[in-house]
Amino acid sequence: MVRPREFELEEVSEGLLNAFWLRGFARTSIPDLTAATGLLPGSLYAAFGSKEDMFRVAVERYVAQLRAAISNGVRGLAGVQDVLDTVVRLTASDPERRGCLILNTIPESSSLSAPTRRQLQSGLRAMRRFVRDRLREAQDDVGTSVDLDPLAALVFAAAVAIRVLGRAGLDRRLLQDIADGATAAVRRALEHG
Amino acid sequence: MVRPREFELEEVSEGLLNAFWLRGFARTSIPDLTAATGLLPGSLYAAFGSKEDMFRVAVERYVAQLRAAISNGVRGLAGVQDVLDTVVRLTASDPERRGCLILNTIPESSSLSAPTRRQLQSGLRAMRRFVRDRLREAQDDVGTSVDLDPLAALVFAAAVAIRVLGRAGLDRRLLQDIADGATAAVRRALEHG
DNA sequence: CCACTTCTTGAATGATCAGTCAAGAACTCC
DNA sequence: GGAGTTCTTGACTGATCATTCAAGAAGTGG
Repeated sequence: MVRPREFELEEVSEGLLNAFWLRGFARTSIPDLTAATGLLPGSLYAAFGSKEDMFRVAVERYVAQLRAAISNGVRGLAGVQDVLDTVVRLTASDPERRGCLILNTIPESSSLSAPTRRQLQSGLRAMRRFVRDRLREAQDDVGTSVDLDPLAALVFAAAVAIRVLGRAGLDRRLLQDIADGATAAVRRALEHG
Repeated sequence: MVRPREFELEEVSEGLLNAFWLRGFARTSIPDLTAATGLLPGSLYAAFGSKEDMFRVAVERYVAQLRAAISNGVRGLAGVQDVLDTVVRLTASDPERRGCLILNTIPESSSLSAPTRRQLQSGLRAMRRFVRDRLREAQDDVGTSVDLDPLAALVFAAAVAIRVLGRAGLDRRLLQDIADGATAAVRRALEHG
């Protein structure tokens, strides 16, 4: 190598994430990305290839950050409650109410390439798996045996709705009601078979 | 009036709805709208004013159609179940998986005008009110007294998630699990105080 | 300090966008 | 059937888009 890059990939990725998270894929222009990263178009394309490649870098970073934010090791029913409370806190404390990058992208995913769509699906699956793991632990703790599918689906749905309605700007109170309602539903289902 | 319009407003509105529902506001171009309505740009602008005005016409039509589809007069807990089952059916039976026009628009609503955003918020409120009314009836039927806020929030969240995840292309099985989980949660909450 | 490779620069390109408008067509009223 | 008004037509405008690329800048190895 003869001339090193003048930028840090971490910082540039963070800039890409911030830009795409705020405006979505299509409405984020290359000038937006140059402003967010400090790089000019030529450098961006040399480093990443295409706008969609830049978007995938942002999604990868988003997923890693989200995973870190909700993985705090709390098990079982308390883990379910903690995940939903964390989602509420993350969603409502964002002054720009950006919601979830993955869920925000779903409506425009039909114009994205297959690899990008797969990446988004993969992110959704990871979130589902995470919820299901906490629920399985909760069931093991209690010892009862109920069909976990509707419960896992319900908790996952609560997390999705909190993110989507948070982006819509609805009151934190409603978001917390969703989390509380789902937590109480899980508790009752596990207690009363 | 000296020369009547050559088109039916109903048909044109339906065309606008189909186009915007499929691609969203920003990604639907005027050529898309001319193809969907059979009108040329000049006629569209003469009739509606701007692209965003055309979008509001589509949203108005969407809300009216959705209201008609879920308002079948079933009361109480059975009404809750019926609403969610209907949402699952509407979502999963659409071969193009267009989801909900209002929810799809939330991520790009920051680039829309205040009247359009108000219209979207109004649509969300109407859906919440509908769910809450069914729940209040269910509570009256059973006679128990629990805090309805978390329950109403949970059912609303289920409907939202079914629509969003349906657009994401997830299996009908998961969507039905969400509906079943929410219905069972309401039943248990009303039965076991 | 020179040769060489890579990175950065930013203007240029071709496509597409929302929206406009002048001209012609069509209908009603007199 | 003629006058007058409204509707339709589709090319046009200016802006913006993602992407490219030739030229210059910067660092490394000898």
